[in-house]
Amino acid sequence: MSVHASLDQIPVMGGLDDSPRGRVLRAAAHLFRHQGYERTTVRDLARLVGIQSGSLFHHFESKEAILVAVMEEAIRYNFSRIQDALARAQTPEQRLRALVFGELESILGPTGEAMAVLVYEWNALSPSSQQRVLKLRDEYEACWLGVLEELNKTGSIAHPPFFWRRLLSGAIAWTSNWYRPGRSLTLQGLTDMVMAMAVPKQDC
Amino acid sequence: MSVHASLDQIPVMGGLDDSPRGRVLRAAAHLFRHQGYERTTVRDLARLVGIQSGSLFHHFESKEAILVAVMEEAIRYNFSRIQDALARAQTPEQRLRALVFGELESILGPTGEAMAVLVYEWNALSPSSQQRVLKLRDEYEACWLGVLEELNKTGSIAHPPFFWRRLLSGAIAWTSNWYRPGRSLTLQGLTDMVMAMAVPKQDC
Amino acid sequence: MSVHASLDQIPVMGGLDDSPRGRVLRAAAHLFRHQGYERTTVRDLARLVGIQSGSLFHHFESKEAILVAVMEEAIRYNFSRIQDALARAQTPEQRLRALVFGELESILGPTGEAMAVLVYEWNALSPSSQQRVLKLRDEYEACWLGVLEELNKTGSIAHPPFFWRRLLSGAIAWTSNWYRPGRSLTLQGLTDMVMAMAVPKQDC
Amino acid sequence: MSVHASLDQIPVMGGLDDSPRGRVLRAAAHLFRHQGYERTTVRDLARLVGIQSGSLFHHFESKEAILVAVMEEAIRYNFSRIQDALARAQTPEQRLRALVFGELESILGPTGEAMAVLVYEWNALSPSSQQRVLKLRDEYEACWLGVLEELNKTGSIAHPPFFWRRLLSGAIAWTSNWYRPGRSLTLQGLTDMVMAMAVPKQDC
DNA sequence: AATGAATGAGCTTTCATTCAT
DNA sequence: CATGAATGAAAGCTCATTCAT
Repeated sequence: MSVHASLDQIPVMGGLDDSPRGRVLRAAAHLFRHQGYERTTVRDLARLVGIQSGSLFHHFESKEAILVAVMEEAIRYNFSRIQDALARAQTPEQRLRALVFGELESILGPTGEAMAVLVYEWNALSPSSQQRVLKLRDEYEACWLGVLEELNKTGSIAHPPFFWRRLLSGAIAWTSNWYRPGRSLTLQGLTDMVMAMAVPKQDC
Repeated sequence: MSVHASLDQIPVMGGLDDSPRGRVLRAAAHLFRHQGYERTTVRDLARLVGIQSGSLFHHFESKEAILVAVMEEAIRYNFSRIQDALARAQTPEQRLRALVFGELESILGPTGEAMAVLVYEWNALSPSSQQRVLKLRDEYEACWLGVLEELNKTGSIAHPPFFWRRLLSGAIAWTSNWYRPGRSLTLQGLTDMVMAMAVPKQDC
Repeated sequence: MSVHASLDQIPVMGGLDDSPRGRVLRAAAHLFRHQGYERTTVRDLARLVGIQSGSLFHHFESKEAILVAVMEEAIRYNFSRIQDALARAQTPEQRLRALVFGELESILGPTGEAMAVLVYEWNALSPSSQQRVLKLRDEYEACWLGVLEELNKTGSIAHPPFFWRRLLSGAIAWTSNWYRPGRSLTLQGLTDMVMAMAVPKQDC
Repeated sequence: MSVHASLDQIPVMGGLDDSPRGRVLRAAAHLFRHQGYERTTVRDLARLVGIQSGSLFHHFESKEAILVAVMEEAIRYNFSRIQDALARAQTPEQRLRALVFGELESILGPTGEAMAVLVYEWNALSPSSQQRVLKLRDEYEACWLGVLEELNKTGSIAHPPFFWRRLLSGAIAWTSNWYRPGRSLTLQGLTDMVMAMAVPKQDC
């Protein structure tokens, strides 16, 4: 939760190697998450990476490009992971669980900082960058909608999938603000709770 | 969703009169919400209020003091409204509905922008300001916990109230990003949906 | 030496009554001396006087006018006191002593703060204000020169009166930075020391 | 005496090379002396140096840091020069003359502006900066006291060295306000005059 | 006379970005 | 590729002065 002084203490963000580019993105996700994008200077970022601020601009066109890359990398990496899991699931409810678990993992695991940046620094993006990122996001949301519609048809979910997804989305995203792993609640337990919200069991 | 050019187009934020102070806070809630705190300059703010930037500092000590005031005003106003509603409710479930509806109103009604600022600009606050605002928030959260514990004891809620509240909190807070009034979904309808998440009906 | 919070703790500056004007000048001498003219705001000044900052401008045209008044008042008051003492002195050496003692009094007594302001804030004055104050100063300096020339002619002073005066002037002015009354050194003792510098006794 | 428009017209301050840092300090000494510290803007300073105002902050942390550096540089440079001269002097009286001449040189020579800033802008320093500079000053004053005590013991000086030094200090410091080189009075002649004050000859 | 909100120019400082080395 | 000095626009904030009350 606190801001670290060395990159080594920051979890290796999923899918990012130790290339300069990867190191910058990891540091950026961390700082943007904990200090905010505007309050993070390129000097802060360079210091954490261990280079000079001018050198950042050999790897990225601008500070905003770094923000965009953090967001895109996070979406892409998690989307592909979740698609794999989806492919392995066999029932609609298993698919929903895969989505819930996958989204929780993306938010609470190694890509958590990047995902939080995606939420909290959304309007630091220029309109055109928002467009770019939105495209990726829409693909991903379409998955959710597909699964929820299946469940809606079978009667497991009573409410309009679009709205229901958004409520769940909020519940899941917010976990980054309170959930701490290694406590009484495991990621599986948390998934159970969210599933209990998503698909109320009417077991009589 | 877009940023307005005149204060008159901004909803009168609950509890704020037309005094200079009130006008500044309304404008600030609007701009901080849509541009972010850091990207809003005191000149932007002054322009929207219709005064000179220097004049802001007759009413507030600093830009951050404005942010704090926006947050505190919103919490205080909504908390008192919700306490009134709570007092009128008679069953635990009615009390929960009062909380859910009240929180949705605070987020989607006239204080919505201020409430979003509370969420999204939290770490623009200095540590000491966070402390101050946290105190107010804690009082409010205690209400929720009390009601959820009642429902937990009667068996209406199966999961630990503390975690359950946080999931609901996220689901509700997120509505500011997608719910638009006057569409197919009314505030009451939305409340029904959140209640369906919060207290799964096991009617068989 | 420290900056006071109430006018009552500041010595009544010679010649200034308790009129608003007098109160302002006393407060100004104090603050300008200890904080500097530029670092003293009109609000600081008003607070110490016990009025609002806008009200200062009913008594003085501008902040600089207050500075000028502090200086002029100090010169005028001390000049007339010193002229009286000069008139009572009968030998050239007595006259010199009157000048030395009078100047030390002006710097170390109730008008000390104002006199220090005269020295240290000289180039806070606009050129035209410098002219005005310089005129008063020149009259006063003419007295000194007259007396020193007398002593030069009698052989008591070997060096050119003009230069000699300037060296003495510096020695005396500087006492405001180190002399504290009520210690081992009285004002008379200090006068003796300065006289020893001014008129080296060749008693064999 | 007037404020110059180009750095080339300002005497090279002792010990300062043509590095950016040195150029800033020379310009600062000049402007702080003639306009006062508060009335000198960083833009004034940057313009005289020939850089942009933002660039100043690559070399110094703040405007005050520039003021401190001007003072420290002046003290250090002159102190070492004076210590060298002291080492070459053989009698107490020669040592005093070395001190007087050295101090006059520091005030009237290339470091004169910086030395005047040291006197006139003393309370523009924050308390902690005053502490820092005071430490250097104290070392220097200890030299003076040592020499004056020698002379006091031999009877050349009748008055307490501590007080005597302060009177001399004022007389010497003040020369910056009236002495102009190249006139009828040389620096050696001025030194003679100050020595005549400091050690009255009782030649009978 | 006194008030105190408002002004608006100007202050120091910050910072993403550039570019000669 | 990396550096780090330099840029210059823009930020938050200050403050002497004005003026309707």
